[in-house]
Amino acid sequence: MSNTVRTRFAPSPTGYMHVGNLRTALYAYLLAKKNHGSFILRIEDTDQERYVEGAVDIIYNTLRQAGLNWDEGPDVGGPVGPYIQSERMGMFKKYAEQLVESGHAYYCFCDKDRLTELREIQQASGIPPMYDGHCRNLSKEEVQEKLDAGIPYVIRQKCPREGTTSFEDAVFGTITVDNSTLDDQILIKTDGMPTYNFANVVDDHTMGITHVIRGNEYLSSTPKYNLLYQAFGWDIPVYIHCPPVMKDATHKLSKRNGDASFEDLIAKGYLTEAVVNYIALLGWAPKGENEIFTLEELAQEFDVAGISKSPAIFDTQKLKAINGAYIRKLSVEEFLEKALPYIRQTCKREDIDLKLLAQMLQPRTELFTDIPDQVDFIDALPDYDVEMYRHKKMKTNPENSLVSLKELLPALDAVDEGDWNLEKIHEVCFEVIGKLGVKNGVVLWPLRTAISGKQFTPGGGIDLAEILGKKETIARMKDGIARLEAAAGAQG
RNA sequence: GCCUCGUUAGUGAAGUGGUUAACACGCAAGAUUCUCAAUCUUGAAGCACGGGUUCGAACCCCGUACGAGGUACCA
Repeated sequence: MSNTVRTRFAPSPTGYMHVGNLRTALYAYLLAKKNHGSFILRIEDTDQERYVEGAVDIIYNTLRQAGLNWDEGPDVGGPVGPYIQSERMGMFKKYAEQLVESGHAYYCFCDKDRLTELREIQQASGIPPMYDGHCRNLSKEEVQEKLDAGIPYVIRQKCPREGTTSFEDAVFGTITVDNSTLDDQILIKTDGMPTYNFANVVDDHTMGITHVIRGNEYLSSTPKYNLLYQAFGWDIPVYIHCPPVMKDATHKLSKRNGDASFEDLIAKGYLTEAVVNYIALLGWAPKGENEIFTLEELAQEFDVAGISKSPAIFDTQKLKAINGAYIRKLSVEEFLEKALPYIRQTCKREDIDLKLLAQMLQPRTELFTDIPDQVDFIDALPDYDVEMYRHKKMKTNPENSLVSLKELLPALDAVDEGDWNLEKIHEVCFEVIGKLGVKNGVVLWPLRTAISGKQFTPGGGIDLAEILGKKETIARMKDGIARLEAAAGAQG
């Protein structure tokens, strides 16, 4: 008996991991790490009908990618294995029979038809539907008789009928229920397999789990869990029930009709660190005012006292903002490495200064998937309207833009191909600005417009000219002049 | 229906009987800049409702409304 904290994440392999699941795993991981304890992964696959091929790998991959490495689990082993519930099947029935012996459980031979009928009658008369205890007090002889006759049976928990049961939850406080509302739930199914609820209790105990972190959909069955722990004489773990993560005010997040799975978010251009950071904040608040944390920092900061009682709505805007913050923290090299595939989606040109491009892109990127649209003008000048030259704040219009471009063109054309760099272009542009005696924007806005053909660009005219190179810059300026002249001709 | 839980700005939230009710995202305005971003400054916006208890309530109690979860031989 050690006092080390042991937490577990116990998913069912029934599909993808959505962020709500991942958050539960994250909290379990953080709590263990904060206390220098162990984080255990257990696969709960007692329901063969819902088993989805490949789901276990998704669980492994997601947790690993998020950095939630488990200390014990199916693949890494550990002292209290096996860590796959279906491989532990032998033990559960024994425990259930032990409960029958001690009077905390009983054999039930009711078939499904009777139970369905019972439920219908109860519902029709407005009584809460629950098992009526038909087999609750069968004598030993009666039970043996039916057993010998080979009648299928289940084992049910015998809950007290009177009094109340209370338990403590670290998030929700003390919760008390009337025992009369507790159903005699099934522990062992007809097929001899344990139900989730029973397997969970036995597994958590035999694996030495000290803190049970799970969604609050289990809040109302917790009293029955505790009755089980008490019947066995086992220590009750600390319960930490987490509120759900919502898609909107009334709907839980679900990957069915959305995109809430971790892998989708990564595919959409989010950084894993940002996603992990964000979901930590969904339903939990750190003590101080900072909210950007690495996984290690989270493990330090984490405190169950900060877990909220009410559901949290998944907010893509905030996730994006956090993602942007993480992107800005990257070095230019790291940023470029991650951004390059996205740049290459629309910008195939090989002869550009990628580092310079990365520098311009980095503060303007919240999501990597924003990038292709931002750099698509590099390969080919988009078609655009001359009205784009009109900008109130820049004090430009098609007319004075034409003047500026005509003045700038020969000046830039005179620059040696080998001298084509930021400093030089800057120098030439400002000479022209000085010569014309106009505001900077009057020359630079037309330049930017002519060579990008876009309303918004990641960088100003000088930056873009450098990126594009002399040849392309000159060609696009000529194109711009032609467009402006054509428009002027058409008008006058 | 019954049981349990929840409700602080649009969103995430701090707050545990006396505060100008933090902070972050978003929004608006301004500064800055050759656009857009980034950055900095400022602003608008909130205790679900009704009763108590108290000198005093976002905080305690009761009720109402709304919402969620549970009520399976699913997990």
